[in-house]
Amino acid sequence: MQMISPSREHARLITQLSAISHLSEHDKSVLAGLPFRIKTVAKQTDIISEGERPTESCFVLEGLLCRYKLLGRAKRQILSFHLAGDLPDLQSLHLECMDHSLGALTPARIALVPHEELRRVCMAEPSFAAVLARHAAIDGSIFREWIGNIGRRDGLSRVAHLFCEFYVRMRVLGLASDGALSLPLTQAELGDATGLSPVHMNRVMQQLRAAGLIASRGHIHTVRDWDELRRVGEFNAGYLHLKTAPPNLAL
Amino acid sequence: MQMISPSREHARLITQLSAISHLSEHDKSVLAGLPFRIKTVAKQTDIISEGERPTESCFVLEGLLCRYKLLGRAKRQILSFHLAGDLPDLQSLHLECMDHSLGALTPARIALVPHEELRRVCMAEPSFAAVLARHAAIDGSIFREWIGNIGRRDGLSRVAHLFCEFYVRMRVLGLASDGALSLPLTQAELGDATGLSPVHMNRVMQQLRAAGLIASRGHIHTVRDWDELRRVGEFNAGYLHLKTAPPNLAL
DNA sequence: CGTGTTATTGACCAACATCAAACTTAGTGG
DNA sequence: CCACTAAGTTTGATGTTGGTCAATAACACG
Repeated sequence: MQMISPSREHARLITQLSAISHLSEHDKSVLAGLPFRIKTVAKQTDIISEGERPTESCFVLEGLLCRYKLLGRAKRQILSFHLAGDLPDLQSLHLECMDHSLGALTPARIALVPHEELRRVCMAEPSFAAVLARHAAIDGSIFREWIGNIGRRDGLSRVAHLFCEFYVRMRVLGLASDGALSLPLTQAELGDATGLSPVHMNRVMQQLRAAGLIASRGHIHTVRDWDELRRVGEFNAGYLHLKTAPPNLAL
Repeated sequence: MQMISPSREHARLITQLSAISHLSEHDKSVLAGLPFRIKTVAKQTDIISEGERPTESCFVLEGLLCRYKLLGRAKRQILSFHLAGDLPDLQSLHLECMDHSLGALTPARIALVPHEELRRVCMAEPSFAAVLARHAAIDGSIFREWIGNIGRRDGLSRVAHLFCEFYVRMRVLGLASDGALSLPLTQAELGDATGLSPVHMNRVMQQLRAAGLIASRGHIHTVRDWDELRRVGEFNAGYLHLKTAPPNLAL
């Protein structure tokens, strides 16, 4: 357990939260004082599983995580993806029991902050609580967008929309230079996120490639025609509630 | 604008929040001090629309509300339903711009509380902020459940699940004596919530009736076989994070 | 008693799931 | 460096679910 030093990890947390909220100097020093422990997580393993009662929340330093639910007989639904800088289980601070699982899709490095400590700081520093509340609110907004995406769009649009979301979120993080996204996801996993079977997911990917919207080599996917991808996915980035748009990108 | 009196409306708010959080006497007196104004809303009208920047949040006193998004060419997705006692747009306290709309499906009576005031109280009373945060976290949990429901279940299960959710939530409110739910929703609206076309929604309802799970007379739907409905909808109430289960109900 | 909304039905078609097999790729150990 | 293997992708064939269109029946309301 490390203490007060404004470590590289703290700096990362501060940068990330700055992207969605205005942080005062005081807020920053509060953040810099949060204790945490670092954990590395192997690919395809759970950080927390449905039904558990975690006592820490997780901050993603590296890797790709997802939240998911297992439904009857081998059906999986991925609920969200989480990149470096995310706080994927803030809700566990307020809900005793996990209603879903959080797992690493790639090898990952995370920082774990005790709930006890977060609660103490929220009580002592209401403006810190407000920053977390805004983060949680955006989390909710993304869920709403996914409900609409899965409920009312066909496969092609759904997948286009998902790639748009990845593109914008990764650009904000500086992880999408020249439209190239490194997404170490199998097509089956992309299907679990969009509610499509692996086979159909494959066919949709082929459509996207044939239409010149996306090019894929291995797990590097390149956005070839942003405007058209956006149109097909009916994508509007408003729901991400970004404070600042990524440079050179029509949203 | 009414002031401090612990009015009937305040009492309602306190009762409702007690169902999900433990409230101290102090919390209750803080709640009782919130100013609000009452508004009646006609059937099928918006309380707030996507893109707007509300300055108040809404507490439902009477009626049935829903949050929804309009997607390209006349596609609508309902994101959540809200009964008396709900706070359906808490997120607007933290997100300037509405990413969805909030509308009344039936004539409704709501109380509007200024954001300014909520923010002031959250800053002054962190334990109040925590109660709201828990409410928002449950809101998010229900969205996650819907993503799984719409993404990975067929029509019959989806609709069964939705009725299970209504049943449990309304029972908690005492609105479901002997399994009868008053849901003044058209089948098209139920379809908008489950991602089904009106025609298919109709056929699913007929299946549910034929299987003896639900009986419908007008807008009164009666749960006829709870265990089987629950099984078909793969329903587990954990995601509602209720403090106390409704009486005589296997969840 | 008309008029508009909602529920229901049938016919037909598109989207997507499932199954099974072949093919490609990346990784592993000799 | 080359088999060998396991995982992931791709393909074809086939069946199911659910969407669309259009018409009819049942209601609700003034």
